[in-house]
Amino acid sequence: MATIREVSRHANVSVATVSRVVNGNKWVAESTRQRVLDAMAELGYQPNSFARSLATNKSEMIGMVVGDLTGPFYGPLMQSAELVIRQAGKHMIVTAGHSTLEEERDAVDFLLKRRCDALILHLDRMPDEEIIALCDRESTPIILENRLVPELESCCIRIDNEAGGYLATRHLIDLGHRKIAHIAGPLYKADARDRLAGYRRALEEAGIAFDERSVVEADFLEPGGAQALERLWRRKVDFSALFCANDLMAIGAMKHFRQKGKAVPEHCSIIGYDDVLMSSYVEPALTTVRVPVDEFGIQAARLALSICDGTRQEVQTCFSPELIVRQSTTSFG
Amino acid sequence: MATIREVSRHANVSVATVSRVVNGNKWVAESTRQRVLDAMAELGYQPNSFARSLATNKSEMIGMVVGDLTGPFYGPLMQSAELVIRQAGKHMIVTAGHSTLEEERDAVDFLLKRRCDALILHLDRMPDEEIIALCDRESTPIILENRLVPELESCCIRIDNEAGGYLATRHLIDLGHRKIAHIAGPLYKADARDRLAGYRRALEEAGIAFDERSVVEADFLEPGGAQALERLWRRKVDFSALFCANDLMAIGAMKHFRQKGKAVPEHCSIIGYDDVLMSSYVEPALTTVRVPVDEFGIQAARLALSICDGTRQEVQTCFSPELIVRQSTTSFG
DNA sequence: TTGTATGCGTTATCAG
DNA sequence: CTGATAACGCATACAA
Repeated sequence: MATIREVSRHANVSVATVSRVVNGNKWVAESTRQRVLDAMAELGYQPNSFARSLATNKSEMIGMVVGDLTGPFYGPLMQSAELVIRQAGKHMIVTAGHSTLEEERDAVDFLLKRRCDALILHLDRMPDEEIIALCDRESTPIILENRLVPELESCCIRIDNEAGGYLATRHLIDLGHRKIAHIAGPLYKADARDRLAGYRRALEEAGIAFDERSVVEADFLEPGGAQALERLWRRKVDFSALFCANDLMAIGAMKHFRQKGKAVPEHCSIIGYDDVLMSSYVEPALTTVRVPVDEFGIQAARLALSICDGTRQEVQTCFSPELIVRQSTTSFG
Repeated sequence: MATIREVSRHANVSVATVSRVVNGNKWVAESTRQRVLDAMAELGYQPNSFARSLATNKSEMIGMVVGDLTGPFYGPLMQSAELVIRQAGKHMIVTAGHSTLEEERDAVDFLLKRRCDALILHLDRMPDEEIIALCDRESTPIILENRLVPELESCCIRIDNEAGGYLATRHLIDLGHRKIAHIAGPLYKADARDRLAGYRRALEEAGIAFDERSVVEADFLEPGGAQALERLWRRKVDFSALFCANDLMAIGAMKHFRQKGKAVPEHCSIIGYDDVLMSSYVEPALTTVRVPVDEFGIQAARLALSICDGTRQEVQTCFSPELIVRQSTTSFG
């Protein structure tokens, strides 16, 4: 692989000049520039990004950690973020935290060591204090995705999950339901806690007593939804509507209902959360709360980019969820 | 950010010694090692990966280009590949080609410039010759994912799509169907061509004449499936079974059938390809051909890794598809 | 077992 | 406009 020095010899100029044409510096005569360009082409010269980054202390890449490299949430998130990063002439480098503290640390470490110009982090397990310490310690700009750390509010791109939980529950209440159960996500995740809080607020506001027994914690996965439903039944709680903290669990619960010969929504209304692709395919199509995932990725990337180049332009940092009414919910009675 | 020199001063040793303990070289006294470790901890030392890579000419990372950062195929592919790469102590860096020649080139370029130790490429648009030239030109080991370039066979991890097309069509024939239409994928993709070839072979083998009019090319997307079906109808081709080159189009076609008041599989049997997650959720659940995506990612990563460290261990390079029979196909008549 | 010196490929700062 | 040359942070051959 040709180096800048070989090019310089080939073109009969100094390395400095070659560097100038590579970087589009205007202080170089057109004739020399052409000569250098030719030499570069002839030798198939590719600048070494390590050397460049070592010298400039910039990597031209934005790091991103997501929970998983797959799935209906993270996929579109990465996709949309990459689009705007690429448009800015930079590149994105993703790594997965797998909802494990250790892996999350490892992922962040990797990106930091790689000297990314900025980091977009979707962290499930890392506690607030650790994140704050991280931001204090490192000079790399950090964006927090889908999470609110009060001390770092201006770096947080998130959705109002409490409002989403409220919206979902309120929809059921508006349909006349009074006995509403909730399958929560894993409560170590802020999303899950916030949605639960929204559920409680809606109930209280409607003068319905909150009952601990009507809430069961599950894992955001489909089989978990069915199991959770089973637990509700075993507890003998009586409910005509069910708010699931995400679509996967809602689908799991719905399937379980039908397996037991009970119709949805006739026997029980079900509402999910996320509006993943599948939700419009299942039968009955799932009523749910839509999260603007694409916008999420776009804004996070914009924010990161703008911090990098100094122009800390304003971006929307808190998104509102939206109710998507389909066939899995119906009025009570 | 502390450098190796600061650490060396802090620990009263030379930079060489610090380098040794960082890299786990055994030729260093336990007491010195401890002193260095302490100094590192105290200064929060993080080796600069650029400098390291510049010196070693290795990046400890494997590059991967996929079509998209999202979706039921690429998601699991990235996921499984990352797992084994990470287990090997390296890291994966992904970039998307978006089925565009320009972006594919750009993606490969980026990874090459980043001096990845090896590349795993899923290229839709780049022609064989260009790939061959690439492999000749670059010294970086390259693995071709989901594609067979005859000249580079030993670097290709792929599935036998021809066999898959045959399997699907054969299933319909075994059910008694004789009039079988096919919605193909975009024929610039080898997958699509191979599946079509399998379809033809199955027909021929069963003594059924191949009819051009029964085949329509579409785009591997859901609306495309419906449109393609519409075209078949307009052509007035008569068929009792339909083989779609992927699940998305099959689902689109199925929905369209039902919209027009025709039942699946009673009126027409439909079989897809890929076995994406959604296929088991739609109604009727889709009969399809499963591609072992996870294995795909795993083996590609293994192959890449083994080439990097010289031990070019044997890995499975050609996978066989598997028929998954569900409710969307039934016997003729 | 430890230290010295050099090279890795660029960028950037000065002089010319 | 162009050329020397000193960083950049680390690995490594060679000395000690």
